[in-house]
Amino acid sequence: MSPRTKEQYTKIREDRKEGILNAALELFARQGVSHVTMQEIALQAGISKGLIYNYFNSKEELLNELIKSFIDHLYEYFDPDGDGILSTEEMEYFIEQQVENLKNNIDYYKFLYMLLMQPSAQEMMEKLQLEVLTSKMWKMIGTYFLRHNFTDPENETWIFHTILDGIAMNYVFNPDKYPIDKIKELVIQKYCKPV
Amino acid sequence: MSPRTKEQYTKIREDRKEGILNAALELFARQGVSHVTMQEIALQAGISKGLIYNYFNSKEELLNELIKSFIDHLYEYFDPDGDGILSTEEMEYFIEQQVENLKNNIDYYKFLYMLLMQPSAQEMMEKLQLEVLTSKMWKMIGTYFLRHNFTDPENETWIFHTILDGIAMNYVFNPDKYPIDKIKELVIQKYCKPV
Amino acid sequence: MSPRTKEQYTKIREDRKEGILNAALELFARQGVSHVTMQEIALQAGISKGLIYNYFNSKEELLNELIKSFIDHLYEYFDPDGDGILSTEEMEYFIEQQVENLKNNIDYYKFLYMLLMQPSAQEMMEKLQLEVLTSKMWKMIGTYFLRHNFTDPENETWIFHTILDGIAMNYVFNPDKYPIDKIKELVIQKYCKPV
Amino acid sequence: MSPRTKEQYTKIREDRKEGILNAALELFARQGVSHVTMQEIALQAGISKGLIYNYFNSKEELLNELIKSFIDHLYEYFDPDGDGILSTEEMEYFIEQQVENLKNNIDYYKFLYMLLMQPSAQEMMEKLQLEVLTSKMWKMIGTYFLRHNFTDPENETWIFHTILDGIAMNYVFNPDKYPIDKIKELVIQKYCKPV
DNA sequence: CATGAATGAGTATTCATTCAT
DNA sequence: CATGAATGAATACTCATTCAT
Repeated sequence: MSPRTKEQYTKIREDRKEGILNAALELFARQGVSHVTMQEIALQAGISKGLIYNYFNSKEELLNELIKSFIDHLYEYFDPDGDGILSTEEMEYFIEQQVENLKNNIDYYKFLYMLLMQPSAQEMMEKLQLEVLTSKMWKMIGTYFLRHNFTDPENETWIFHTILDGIAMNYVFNPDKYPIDKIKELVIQKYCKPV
Repeated sequence: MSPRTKEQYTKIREDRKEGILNAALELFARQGVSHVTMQEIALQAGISKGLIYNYFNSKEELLNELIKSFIDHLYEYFDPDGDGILSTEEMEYFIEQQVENLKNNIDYYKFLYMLLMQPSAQEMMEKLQLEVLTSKMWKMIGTYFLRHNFTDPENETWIFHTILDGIAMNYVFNPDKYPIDKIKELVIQKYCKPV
Repeated sequence: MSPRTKEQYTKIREDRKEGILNAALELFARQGVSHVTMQEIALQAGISKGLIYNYFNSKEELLNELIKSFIDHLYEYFDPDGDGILSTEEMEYFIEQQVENLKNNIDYYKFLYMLLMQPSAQEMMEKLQLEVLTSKMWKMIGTYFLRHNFTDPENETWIFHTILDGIAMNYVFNPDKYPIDKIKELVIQKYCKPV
Repeated sequence: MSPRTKEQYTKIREDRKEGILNAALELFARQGVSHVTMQEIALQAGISKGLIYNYFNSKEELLNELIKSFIDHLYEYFDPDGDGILSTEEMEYFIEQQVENLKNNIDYYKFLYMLLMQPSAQEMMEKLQLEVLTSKMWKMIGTYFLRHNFTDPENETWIFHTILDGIAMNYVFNPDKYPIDKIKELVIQKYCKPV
């Protein structure tokens, strides 16, 4: 009966949705959410304005799904072998990956930090259970510091976070001057090459 | 006819302007610039919509002056005696002040970080010569690290920045859980209480 | 290739059309024409949006055919033996039928009255030659009043209409409280049980 | 302080609101609510589109207030001396007024009947306490029939309503042919000139 | 014949800005 | 100097209709 199979339609829908999300992400990151029109997103995605609404009920929903998908990507950079235990090499790899990720996706990080600053977004992040990711990461890093005989592992975890966020902030705001690779080396030195 | 001197008028104008800026700052910080209407700012400031335009030519100009005034405030927390040389006590005082300032003005920092993330704002910050502040601060801190025999003073300056920004980020995003005072102690320990 | 005869195809087409009309009628009556989307009609009819356009060129044409078909139904309740002469029993039956029809199709009457109120619909009704029905009915009822010695048969016809429409209005607007059966009895008394 | 007095502003606001309501009423009645754009209403009222939103939050609110104001007008045609008792002359005057009102405001009645047919509007009418008006009217008319020795006063009240609504329906739908004045005479004869 | 993705004209609504008073 | 009514460009969103498959 159907001129296209269900699979074909599903494929089309997924591709389109992906395309719209990508277009929106790029524009949101560069211009800020409220300065981007649905028209522009459609143009960037190569479709018509109206079609966006076949996939997202509103600009807000589009934003929400975008954040959700972005967080999903974050998961990929963490806990490579899934055993919940970080080896020294994995820790080094993690730090390297964080920095690489940052360097490759500077606009996306800008976008995410922008959102994190907004009260409304904060509530949403909580709903999206960002804690699940962070708390898991938390324990693993705490365990790492414990196993490697750091004094005061809990505070060290906070410091580790502080440094990573500080790196992101500085690099995002000042990518040309900030010596990210040098700083990365120092961080790896501090946390993975104990004397 | 006029019972007021020119000075009084100037005073009134400045107070009004200050009131409008305060109103705008509070609302921008809580809701994000584009979600705040001129009407709301007028309401918050206790004046009429139209009057704002006697003091600022546009919403954008209001935003610019707000950032400018905010940066002016930042200067106050830095270099108390103006000699360009930081003593150990002044360094400790500076760190303490930074943290206090952050704790007392959490919404304002949110606002500033939000702005820093936006490309357009970045250009504007450059015009506002934020570098004047930072470069001065830069040298002083670099000198501080040099005088106190830190290895690699230049990188240490970057690390110092990284840590301060990381603290701000973490505290702004997670004020309840982040152990800001403990971290502050550790930072002071690291930079002001050399063993 | 084709296992179906032309007649079967015609039958299928008519059934589909009927289904679409029924779906549309129900939705139009409950929600008002302009609040019903083609999508909803398709859903209610259990088919796809696009298929509707194989049977009707536009929403407006669908509406027109709906009205036309609805009027056709009205004919069925009138002039059972087709001789153009109403007996007392036929008049009573007619009144009974009108009331039953109203009770069974309250939403449809709402819909029709809604349409009658709209200037555009009025023009269309004229095109649809509703007068053919009404004028025929007119004469028959006029003749009825004449043959049964009512004073001023012409005005009585208008009054008869007035009462029937008034019953419909009241019942449609207030089905729970309006004593339609009692009123019906009184009307039958007045027009079919002369003293 | 104020360049216009509070009274002046109030006056302006009331006049404008009235003007918008009038414009909307005329257009709604002629074209049906959903076929009238806010732009058209503004044009008809001689103002800009945006200004309507200084007075009404949405098209729906405009519609609600319109109905509310229309119902208020209905009150004016009823119970002239407010004693709750209808004399024969007042009953005759009431019938005359109803018919005159109908003749002078045919489009408005169309509009009101259209709305009454819509389920959503019905709920709203209930909120607007149309019953207050009708129930009061109800009792007065019931009392009238009781005092004038009509058999079965309660049913007579329903019949009276039925006839009035029937007149409105017929006249609204067929103003040129419907002999409203003759029918009016017959109604007055029936209810006010007992033999 | 049947599907639903795709289009785009049309519409309600917002809000920075102007200006008569 | 101060007010808030007024404007209109900008924008999110809807939905009848088309059409490739």
